[in-house]
Amino acid sequence: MSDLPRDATPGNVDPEVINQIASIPLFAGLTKQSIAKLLSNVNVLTVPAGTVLFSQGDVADRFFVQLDGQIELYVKTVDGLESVIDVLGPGGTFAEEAIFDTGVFPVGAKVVKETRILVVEAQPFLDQLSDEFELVLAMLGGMSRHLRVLLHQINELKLKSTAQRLGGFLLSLTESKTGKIVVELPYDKRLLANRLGMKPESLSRALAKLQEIGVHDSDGELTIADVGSLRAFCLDGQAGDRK
Amino acid sequence: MSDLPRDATPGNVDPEVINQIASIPLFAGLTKQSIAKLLSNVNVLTVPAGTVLFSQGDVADRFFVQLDGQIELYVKTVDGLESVIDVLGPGGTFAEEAIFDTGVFPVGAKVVKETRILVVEAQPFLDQLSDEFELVLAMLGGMSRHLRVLLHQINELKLKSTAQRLGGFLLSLTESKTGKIVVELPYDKRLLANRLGMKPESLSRALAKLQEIGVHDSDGELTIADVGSLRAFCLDGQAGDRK
DNA sequence: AGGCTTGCTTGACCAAAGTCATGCCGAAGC
DNA sequence: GCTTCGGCATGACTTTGGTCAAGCAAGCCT
Repeated sequence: MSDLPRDATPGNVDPEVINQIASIPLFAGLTKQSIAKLLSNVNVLTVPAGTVLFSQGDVADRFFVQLDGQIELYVKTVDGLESVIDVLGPGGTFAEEAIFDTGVFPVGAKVVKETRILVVEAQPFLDQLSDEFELVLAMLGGMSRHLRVLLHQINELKLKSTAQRLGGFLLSLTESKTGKIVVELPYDKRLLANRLGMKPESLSRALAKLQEIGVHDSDGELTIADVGSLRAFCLDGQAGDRK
Repeated sequence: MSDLPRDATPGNVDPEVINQIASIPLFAGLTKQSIAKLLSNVNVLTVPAGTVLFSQGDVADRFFVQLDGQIELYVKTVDGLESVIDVLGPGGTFAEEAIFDTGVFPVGAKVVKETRILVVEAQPFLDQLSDEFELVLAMLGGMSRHLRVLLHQINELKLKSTAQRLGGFLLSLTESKTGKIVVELPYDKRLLANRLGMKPESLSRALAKLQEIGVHDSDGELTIADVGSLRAFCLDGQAGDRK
């Protein structure tokens, strides 16, 4: 785990990266000095697709901030299956909560597309935390947001059909509340299916079902004829033959 | 929501209650002074079964610490169905994260059995937070634990059968890793079914299926012949006729 | 006591999603 | 060029769990 290559020595970070960091929610409220101080405990790494950053159960003596690329969070079952909890994009953090609790990562993380990450060592970070109340609030806020996301996922799983879950996911890709839009699937369908708690075959069929409500797929480019009616379909208590 | 009856005036709390508070994880690391200071912003209420403490979407300008009784956290769907996220016992907190993020409760809370609760006003609490680093860490730890619980729930829903989810729940009621035990269902079966993401009928059938592995029910008192084999059944990738 | 309601179980049936097998298409390799 | 392989779709079939309806025992209210 610690044998990852190193791009930069601590405290000597590309100024472009500093700007990027300042725009990440977790560090948004901090002064330039605080960020600079933080960065003295930080490495920037570039990690190729396929790398396992950490596995479920590893000791969590650090956490990660994602600068670009794509990272998959998953849980392994006894018989080797993976359940994808989330797929992260730039600005994401996840395993940060482990350092406050068990000290063990509750999920694994694997790089899907090549990614640059910030590695933050837990101990110096915690030491600094007491001086930076803004940072504390940001962390609490971030975890709070994570909680809401998981809550949402539980509900989707408990009371929506495959097609509705897929629809909900598509809606999460756009700001528009109405009208016709085109969205692009951010990752491949097998990964998406797992993230949504279904088999790839079921994803295919869910997609087919959504065609009736005006969702058309051409190779990962989805055209949604009317966001409003997709929204209605997804909120509907049941799947949608009658109503 | 604010028309709940009041048991005690702020800053004038039963010493027995103070002891109870000190033993709650959230406040575990604090000095007596800190707790005393905290309590000046706090009310103790006794709330009868059926009361809705707050609803999904209410403004979160306070949070709650549960002293005894039983509280149900749920999400309402558009068509009025409730999905039970969790059922809390003494020492529980939940909605506390809302005050760090959206300022809006992400779930509703309803009293199942009469309950005494501590009502903590958000603003004074936040003001005090910056002085109490221990308290901050406790909150971060608590949220971290919540995250793990939800994570676990997502996985159960995604990859386990009804019988396995029920089995997992039973196992969570005991410390024993092996041998024969008796556990009591902490709440009624309808609520439990919802909490586990299934219908009451399915819970009945799941229970029937568990009989084959030595789980016997007499009116909420469950006898588990061998914890080990139940554990094995629940971890098994699939439900359990073969393999 | 009689007649409710409430909580739970059971059975028959049905719909949703998983499983298994097949086939297609486009990209990569020789 | 042909071949292979990975990603995806489709079809036939099975399994799981939801739906609907009935029934039962326990507790309640007059």
